[in-house]
Amino acid sequence: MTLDRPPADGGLRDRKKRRTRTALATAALRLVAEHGLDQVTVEEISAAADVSSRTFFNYFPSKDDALVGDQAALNARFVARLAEVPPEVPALAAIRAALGEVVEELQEDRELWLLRMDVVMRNPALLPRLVAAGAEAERAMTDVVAARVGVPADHGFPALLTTVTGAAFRAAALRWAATAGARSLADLVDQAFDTLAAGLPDPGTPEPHPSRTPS
Amino acid sequence: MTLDRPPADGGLRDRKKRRTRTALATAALRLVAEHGLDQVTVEEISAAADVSSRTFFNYFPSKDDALVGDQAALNARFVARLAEVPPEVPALAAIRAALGEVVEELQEDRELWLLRMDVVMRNPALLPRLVAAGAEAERAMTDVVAARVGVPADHGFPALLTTVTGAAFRAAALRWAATAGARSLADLVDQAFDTLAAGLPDPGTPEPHPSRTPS
DNA sequence: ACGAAACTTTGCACAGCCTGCAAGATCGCC
DNA sequence: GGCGATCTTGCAGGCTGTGCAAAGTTTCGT
Repeated sequence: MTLDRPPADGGLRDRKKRRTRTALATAALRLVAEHGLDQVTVEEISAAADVSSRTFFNYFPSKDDALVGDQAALNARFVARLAEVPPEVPALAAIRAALGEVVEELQEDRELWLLRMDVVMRNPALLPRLVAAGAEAERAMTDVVAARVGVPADHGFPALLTTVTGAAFRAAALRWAATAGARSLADLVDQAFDTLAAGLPDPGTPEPHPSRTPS
Repeated sequence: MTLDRPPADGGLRDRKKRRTRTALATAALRLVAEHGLDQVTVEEISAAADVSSRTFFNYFPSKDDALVGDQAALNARFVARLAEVPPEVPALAAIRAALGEVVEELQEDRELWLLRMDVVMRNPALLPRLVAAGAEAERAMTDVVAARVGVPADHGFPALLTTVTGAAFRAAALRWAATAGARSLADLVDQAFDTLAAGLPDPGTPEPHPSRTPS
């Protein structure tokens, strides 16, 4: 048994795989953006990427997965970042901080993610997939939060916090796409988390104790 | 043209339909609870309900829909309740109040919904479906909230509030099922909304201004 | 009670998604 | 060049979901 570790990046084989994967993903996004989710078959996507439809399923377990992207990897990195935030930081702020780094990654592939969010928005059947992709990672995240705040397992806070912040983040991302990236994703996420931290007050009702003028 | 309005409830035909629908739904839940989502086919569910598999699709557009129930109807009633809450009530409290009435409905079919939530929890692929079922109603809800708080369409608050409260409610419902209904759903929802209104502080950190000794 | 009209169930054909499996092509390394 | 590992592809097949038309059932008027 040779047990050679194949070069993870430099090899020709690896480059080909990477190219095929992005070709499939971008072809899927482009076609679905133009014709709609139901009007595009896996066969058409595969043809656009010059591979067989069987190969498509070697790269993505389902048609939807090619569209929503590798959420699992994003989530894993997010959880890793979250674990690095000092434990004194309250959980909500910690999540916000860890999310900031994820946001930067999305900004790097700005066009891709804008298109992706646009496609998700126009094909609501995909929105659930965004949740599903994060479902497993959400459990991991719940564990991290539970350990951080030190509550018993039957306490609902960790699960509530993770699912609510996840929803807030998705809302910000969709809004980002809705405005075609006019405002930065970081801004929108910040604003959403500010609202969350303030207890979701009606806008225009800044303070429950209006003794000071809001900033 | 006859234009007769068929009796919406009393007729034999209607009773049969109702029976078939619940037979399919309960058979689906029972079988999936026992064997898992992927191990149960539509044909098996239909056989258990003594109809053809083609008839199954006359009642439910997909296998999943038979399991998650008629979320759309629930949501519609919720939106109607929401519209009845006086406009002075802040949006978060208004949602909470409207949700209270929905919770009562779920309590009436307690066993059914506990089983349903249990199945969803054990088959995470269904969790997204809960969101999807509410997706359209969530837009309607967003509109109601926007009108209530009177913000421009490009403001993110209504969408944020609806998706976040939806997530909080689902979290409470799942927790309800996780504890087999030991605590009432109304209690769990109340607690989740209290936490939301408080800005999701860490438990054990009751006050943001620790000038007093924490309990 | 009879029959027409409306509705429901069912079988059939079919498209699309997705999964094993095995054969063939390609790449990495000696 | 040649061997082993990996990737691609075709094929067979099961399951989901839809359209269509035939057959069965309920409703309603006469």
